[in-house]
Amino acid sequence: MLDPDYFRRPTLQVAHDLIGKLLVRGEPGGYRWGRLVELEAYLGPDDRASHAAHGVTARTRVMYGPPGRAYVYLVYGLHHCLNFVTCEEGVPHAILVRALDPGPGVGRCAGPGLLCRALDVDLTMNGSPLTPPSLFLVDDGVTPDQVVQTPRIGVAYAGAWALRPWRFCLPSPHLSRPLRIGAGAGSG
DNA sequence: GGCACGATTGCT
DNA sequence: GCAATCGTGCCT
Repeated sequence: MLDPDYFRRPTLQVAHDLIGKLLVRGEPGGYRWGRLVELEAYLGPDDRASHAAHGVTARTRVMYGPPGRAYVYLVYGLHHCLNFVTCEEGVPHAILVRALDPGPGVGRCAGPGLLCRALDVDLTMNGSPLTPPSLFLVDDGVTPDQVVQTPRIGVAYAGAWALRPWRFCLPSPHLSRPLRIGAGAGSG
């Protein structure tokens, strides 16, 4: 399992390193999981695409807390989105989980809303530590061939910040949006 | 108290 | 292309 201190590092480094790790959801019925193939880093408060761009509010309070916790919010009144809080306490950084390669019996996870539906993640998990048994991360030793970075999805309102290549992907048929040839730079 | 809009998704 | 649907942030 990835220790909470794993998240207490520079956010872009954490996002890169998390690609390929397993996200595990534990419930009374058993465990379900998927492999992280698409993540986005949000580096508030300077990052205009971040919810923390307007400082501490009731919603963003979790991002200002200790790293290694879940930040869950509702978008469009319909869908939940799951984030991991990163960096030092007091720095409102977070990593949005956008897609998983689904494990056994797990439904479609190509998109932040679908993923939360597939793993039964909702607002009740906001602020929860990323530790067993409910929600945690595991390194199964499988190293990604490459990590591709592209601009983030759905943040055009953020102006120049929308152009930052802070979406991290492992090439997969389960991405929320396909990678375009020539987009981003491979590494790792 | 009221209003505009959103880190999305699925149907036309 | 667009409706669904409601919490949040910001204004009065």
